[in-house]
Amino acid sequence: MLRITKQTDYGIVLLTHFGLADEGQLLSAKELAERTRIPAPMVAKILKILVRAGLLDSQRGAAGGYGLARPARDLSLLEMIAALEGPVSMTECAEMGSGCPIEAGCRPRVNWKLINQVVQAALEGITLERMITPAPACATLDLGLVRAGLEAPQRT
Amino acid sequence: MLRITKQTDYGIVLLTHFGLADEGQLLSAKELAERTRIPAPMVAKILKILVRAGLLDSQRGAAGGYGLARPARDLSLLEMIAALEGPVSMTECAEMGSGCPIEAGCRPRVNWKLINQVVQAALEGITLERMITPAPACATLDLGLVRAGLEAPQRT
DNA sequence: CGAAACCGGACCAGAAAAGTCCTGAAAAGA
DNA sequence: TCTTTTCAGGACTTTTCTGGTCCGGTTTCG
Ligand code: SF4
Ligand code: SF4
Repeated sequence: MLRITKQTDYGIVLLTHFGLADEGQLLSAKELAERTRIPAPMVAKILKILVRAGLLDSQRGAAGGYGLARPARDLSLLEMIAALEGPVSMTECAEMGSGCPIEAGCRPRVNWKLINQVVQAALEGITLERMITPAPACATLDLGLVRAGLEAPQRT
Repeated sequence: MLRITKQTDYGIVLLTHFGLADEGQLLSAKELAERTRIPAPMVAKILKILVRAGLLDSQRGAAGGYGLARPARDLSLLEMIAALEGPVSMTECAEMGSGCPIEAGCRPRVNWKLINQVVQAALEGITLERMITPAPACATLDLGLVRAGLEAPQRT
């Protein structure tokens, strides 16, 4: 679990197709639906969300379609997810002035904020551009270093 | 979004109380419910899950209760979340032989597996023991290093 | 025995998520 | 101009999951 929604998942798949296409080329909803096999109405819905979030530009009318608002290397996974399903935060307290009924006597609360930062940093470090590459650029990402960053404070 | 469920959240809060208590001391469901202000039936439900997952031991009968099955330093956040809401995986494909209707022509698929590993590594690095400390031990965790681990492959 | 506690699972109401559909408005081209 | 394409904006339905409750049964202690 801890899943992204299907909508988000689809949205990211769609975005990769823009990254793959020639820069500036417009892709229509119908076209995307055919390529990705995602149900057409869903594609339309998601693209609209992406436009409103500012990740895509749209051009209406015949021969219209959608295109990336920014180059693929400037688009982080964190932004994509945030656009498609709201800001990333693992607990409801970490985000806003809570509303959590417990809150008092909740020890982990303070730490959740930190954990969120780690997750967000991880997602922010992945760009659409890297998402497009089959794997190697991503495959070598240094898990050891990531772990070291987490364990550092315990060492000294 | 990308939230853990409330059940998971509560479960972790409960676990912290065990970490705080004297080692070997048994806490009853009722007692926990009072301390945490979590609805009692919920507490009971969650504790049962935790026992079945092997994170807690239980002792029935009068004067019975629950206790940690392992020391707090050997219990990672990853395990807690997995126990409470299933294995951590951000996409449905990353985990098992999918069932995802798209799959073909899905570029990001291969990369999601890596991203999952990063998230898992991050969650695995946080122990219940650290979760209990008010903040400082966690507050200094090296975000810079985490980012470095992610960006490493792009540098060389 | 009887009270205290866990065990197992059924159950429900409400909230999201997934997916569909319809009416309109712009743009391009015949 | 008029038609076609394609996006914009919602409303809507269906399905699934969550949060939360409840109960009958079993173990253990006093
Ligand atoms: S205050 Fe504690 S219980 Fe409430 S949402 Fe935050 S971490 Fe969870
Ligand atoms: S195969 Fe692609 S679309 Fe399907 S779950 Fe995996 S990432 Fe998402």
